Amino acid sequence: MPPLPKTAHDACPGCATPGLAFAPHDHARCAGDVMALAEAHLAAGGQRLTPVRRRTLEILLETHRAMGAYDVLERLAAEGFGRQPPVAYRALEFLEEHGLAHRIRRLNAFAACMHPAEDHAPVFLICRACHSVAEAEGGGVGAALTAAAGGFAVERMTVEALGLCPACQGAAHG
Amino acid sequence: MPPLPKTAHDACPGCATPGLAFAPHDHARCAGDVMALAEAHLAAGGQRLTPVRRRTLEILLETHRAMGAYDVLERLAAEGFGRQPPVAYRALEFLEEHGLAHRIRRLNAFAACMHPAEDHAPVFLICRACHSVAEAEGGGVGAALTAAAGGFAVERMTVEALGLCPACQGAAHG
DNA sequence: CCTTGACATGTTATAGTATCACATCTACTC
DNA sequence: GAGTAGATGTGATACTATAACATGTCAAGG
Repeated sequence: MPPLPKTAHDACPGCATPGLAFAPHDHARCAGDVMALAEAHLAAGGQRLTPVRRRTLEILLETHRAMGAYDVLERLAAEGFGRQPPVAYRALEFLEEHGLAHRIRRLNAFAACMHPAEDHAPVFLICRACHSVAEAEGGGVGAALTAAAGGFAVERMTVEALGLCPACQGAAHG
Repeated sequence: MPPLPKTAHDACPGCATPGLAFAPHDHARCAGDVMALAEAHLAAGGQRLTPVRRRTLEILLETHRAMGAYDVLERLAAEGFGRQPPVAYRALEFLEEHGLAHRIRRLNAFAACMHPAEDHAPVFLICRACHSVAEAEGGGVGAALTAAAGGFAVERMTVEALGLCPACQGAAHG
């Protein structure tokens, strides 16, 4: 795994929409926006963004890499929350159920949702070089999948692509 | 998990192509066909279908459910092969590398490939009721994914749908 | 023949991921 | 203030996967 980028800005190639994915931008701002959306979304549904849950989401939002549950747990424990696996798994599961985080199955890891409350069908783009994970809109993919499925009734889909993000394609040239 | 179907025929709703997926058919025959294809494919590539590998593929072919590595291992061990995890993982990895099996990430499990040697982009349809896993052609899905990915260079894709197969949709009515 | 090297198989040990079962706490309701 | 639902915490354990190394097999080249 390559060394972590030194600034939040460098660490954040993919907050934006598919077309703008991986473009540099102000990550603190994009994370803040997501937190605000998340809060509003939960309040509207009568759900509670408790301290562990909030902190878990904040931790996920710090990077565009996916984090393992145990990495999250380590952070939570260091900040005075419980230090047993269910603490992290429950928070992550809650966030996922409410569309605030996604599970990246290929990595056995979790990433914050960059478009909370949008009821989307996300696809994930995992860069095998810098390990960042971007979220793209998967409406078209979902349609193609439904078509390919024939009589099978699709309820949920997992779509993950492994490859190279634009920045790392460039780096590979040199 | 529902009880296992009583016959190979019942256990095999999805050997065929997407349109015919989940249609009843002679499973022993379809499994035999796949074995023959697999053997030819490996021979052509100068690879060896050793006893463990062959037996592993046969075990996967017995059912259209995905099997965990440890389930496979248990079977192998009972038949005189090694009883340590790497035995199963190595055979499964070999089969996957050569397109004879697929890893179903949502289930942390493996399924035999029903179209070996075809160089396809499969998508998987996982029935949440009967737990059978069918393989559909994902060419259209791949195209949609590439389009959604923008400048990201897709090298491999994982596409898995969770839902209800035709048979279980019918069963749910009653 | 027999050595060499590549590959396959086997082992022990351990790492990494996830859930169960149960106790406690908090906050709200009646 | 008793009852209740949900959230958090714990210890224990289950499940999934890989590392590291020893042995076995077999074909090619000397």
